Amino acid sequence: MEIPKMYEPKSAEEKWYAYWLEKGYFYSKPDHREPYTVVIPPPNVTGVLHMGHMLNNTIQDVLVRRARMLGKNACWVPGTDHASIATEAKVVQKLRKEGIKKSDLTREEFLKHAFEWKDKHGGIILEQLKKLGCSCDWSRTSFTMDPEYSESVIDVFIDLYNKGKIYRSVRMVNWDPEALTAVSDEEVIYKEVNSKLFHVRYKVTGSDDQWVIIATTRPETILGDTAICINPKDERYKYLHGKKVTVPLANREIPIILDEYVDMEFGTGCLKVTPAHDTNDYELGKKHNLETIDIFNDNGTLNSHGLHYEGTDRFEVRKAIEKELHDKGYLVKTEDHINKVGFSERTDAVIEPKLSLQWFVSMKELAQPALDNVMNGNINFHPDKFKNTYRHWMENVKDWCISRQLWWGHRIPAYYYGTGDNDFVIAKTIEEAVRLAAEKTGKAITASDLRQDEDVLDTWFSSWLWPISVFNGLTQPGNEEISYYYPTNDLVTAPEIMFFWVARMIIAGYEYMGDLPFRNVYYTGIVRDKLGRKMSKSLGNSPDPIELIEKYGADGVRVGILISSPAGNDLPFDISQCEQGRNFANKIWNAFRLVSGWEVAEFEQPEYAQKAISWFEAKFQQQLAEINDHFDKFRISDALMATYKLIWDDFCSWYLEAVKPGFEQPIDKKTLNATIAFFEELLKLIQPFMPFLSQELWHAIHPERAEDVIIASWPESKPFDSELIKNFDNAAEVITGIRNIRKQNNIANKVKVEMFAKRNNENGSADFDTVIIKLGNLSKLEYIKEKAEKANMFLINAVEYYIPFGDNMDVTAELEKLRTELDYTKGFLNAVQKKLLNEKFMTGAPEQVVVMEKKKEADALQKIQILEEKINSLNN
RNA sequence: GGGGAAUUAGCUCAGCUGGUUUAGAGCAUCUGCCUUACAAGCAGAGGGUCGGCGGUUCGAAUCCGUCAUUCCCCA
Repeated sequence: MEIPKMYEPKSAEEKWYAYWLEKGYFYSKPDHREPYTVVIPPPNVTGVLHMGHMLNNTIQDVLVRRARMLGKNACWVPGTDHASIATEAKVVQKLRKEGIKKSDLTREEFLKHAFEWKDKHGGIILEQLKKLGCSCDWSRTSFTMDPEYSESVIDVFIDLYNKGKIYRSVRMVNWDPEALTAVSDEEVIYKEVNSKLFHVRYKVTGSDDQWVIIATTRPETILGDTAICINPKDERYKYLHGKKVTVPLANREIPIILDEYVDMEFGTGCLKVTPAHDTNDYELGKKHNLETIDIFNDNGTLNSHGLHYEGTDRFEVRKAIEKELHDKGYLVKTEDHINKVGFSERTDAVIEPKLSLQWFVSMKELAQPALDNVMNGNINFHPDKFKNTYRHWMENVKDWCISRQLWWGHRIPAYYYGTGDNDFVIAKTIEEAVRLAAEKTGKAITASDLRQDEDVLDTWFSSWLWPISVFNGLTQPGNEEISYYYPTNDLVTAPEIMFFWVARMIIAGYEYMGDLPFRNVYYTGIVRDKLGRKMSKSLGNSPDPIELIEKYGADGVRVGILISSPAGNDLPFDISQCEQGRNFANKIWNAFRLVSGWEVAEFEQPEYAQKAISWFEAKFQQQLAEINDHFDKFRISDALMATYKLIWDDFCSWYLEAVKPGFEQPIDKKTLNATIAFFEELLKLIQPFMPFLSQELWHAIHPERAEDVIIASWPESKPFDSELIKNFDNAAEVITGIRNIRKQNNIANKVKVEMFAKRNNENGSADFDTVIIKLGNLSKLEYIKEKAEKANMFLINAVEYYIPFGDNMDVTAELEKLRTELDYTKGFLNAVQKKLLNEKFMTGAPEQVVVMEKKKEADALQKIQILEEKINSLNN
């Protein structure tokens, strides 16, 4: 059968993925083997695959596939999270297109729509992961709003409340006026924007014409001002101490307070204080017992405190109030100013700091074990440097606002029976709430007297339970699965969610399992484009992963994305890397074409083949040790590169060329078998990176074989002869020397040449001479005692190699080459001798180092002598 | 403003606790080859005063200081 010249990934991918599923290779259940567990960082249920997911999931698949071959019970749990804000926004948008307003729906009706949307459009991303070849156990696909998962979220809320770790409080939160919800600090993106600094004057009470000028970027908040603050050290304003001023337009009198918080350099050095609308001002307000005037409605329009601006949007008001202040003589000047403004990650609305009653988790105590166990190395971060960032955050951890003013999510199990701040009970069911409320109040209470909290929990309040709840570890404590799979092994994720998610999973792990959730956290970098910009949908600079797969094959893309992706460093992605991956796949494919085309005949194994086999055995072992070491240290791209070079350079360029029979010549059986065995071992090594190609070739080698490469045993490490490798390297240098001389003198590769060698010490090994003869295409290799005349020379490890030249040798070029080498060697000798003449070196350096330097000197001297002799002979 | 990390070939990175060469790899570049597995290939070559300056040391890409630049996190 004719094998095509190019590897065609598409058909292989469809065929083999379906085959793996059918064989149940990804399926895991607890057994006697050691478990290897990975939980996927659940992508947003609304999400589609982007380059970041590609990187992240390729790494996970590589780890999982290798673990499977190492004989572990590999379990990779896939799933999605419900992404409150993003999903609700999507559903609201979809309904709006259909002419339905959210406000016209009941909560139940809305959720029905949302679940319909989720069933129809959610989880596209999981299907896309299959195209990439991900070996997830799909029977375990989890969703953070699955019934049992949801139960565990509510249980945890109740438990933490009962432990006093959850409280309700008025706090300054990041308010998204578009989504009408609080968002977490982590969901606010600060961007630099061009704005204006407005200088506004406030009249000092009791003066005729004395004014205080403040500078603000938000003049509309003047209506909420409750103080002016100056630095007590500020000499310019000493005369204001104890005075009051009148707020323009509002005509309210407010005090001038003193606080060192004020930066004397910024603006005018006078700060207007609006405790309801600025986090820092809020703190000042608390400290100085200021009044708090909230001037905004939830949707960002002004309320009755906004006077005649009531009902107008905050940005409209900013324009209008500028004019009014100007017209009434309060606006002194405006200047251009660049400041950072927070935007909602989800809706891109400008975040409004807002005081509101929210639910919080008190973090300090919960965080302690999570901090300790990362710092002491029970949980390892790769790369290690992220421990610093982690510690900094955990030591300054703030309480976690977990309520969101949305419907899509886990509804807070708080039931209110009155209007007071404390008139509620926390219960899993309405029945229990009735009972608890009756107990608490001492009154008869029925279900209709109770009103459940309208808000849902932050999505991260469910995903922090992910490594536990995907195994129902909270609802069925101690069940077989959680006991077997937990703690999980490795988590692969992006550093940007270290606090959102990783830290909180660790907290939940210690709080609820009394143990770490995973042993290793591998942080991937950000995928960037050529210009260094983060790849994102909004910039449109990201290639479509599925198109990439179609173009280069899943294996090609996997290799392309991993080949230059060191842990924790950003990945500057370029299509050319996928090309490299595709080319690599093709290289392996063609190596197979070569081997599969060999005819076997009965004859004695040639010596060169036997030597090459013994070398490659050693080389394979040497590289296997290195590859294993890279994997153990989570240096995935190094492991790939080492595998790549082993296959391309060592196996294809050296080994196959060495054993390859002449054109249309047969091969002996021993060599063929050894070669196929090597090929299979290499397919095993590449399987985690290129699962489709390796399966295809593995199958092609032995179509009838029952065991597939995906579950084959990872190659066994054995001791190897490093002397053999050294001698081969030496032979390879000789071959390169021959090729160089051919090239310099335009001697075609197919023309046989003869070569003479003169040894000058005992170093040379003749182990691979037969390989040299074959790959150098020599008619003979003869050892001689004297220098050869009329010959090109090269020098390797003090062995002189001579290839006699015909009449047309370029003596000048040969001399040039020899002189360059001589100069280099002399320079080198000089550096070595400088050390040896340094008395302090001779006395200070360890003996081993001195011995080594002396050997370098001797070698260099000998080399110089040989080169000089040769130059002289050519000159004559 | 506070904290952290980084700076090695055109690009992306190795280089572990200072001493095997006058610093390596992949890609890219250049040269020569359609050599009978592969031009998505083969065989070669060039390219870096290891960000600057100072210090410690017999010896520094490697340790210390300082400056510069970049990035990240927090405010």
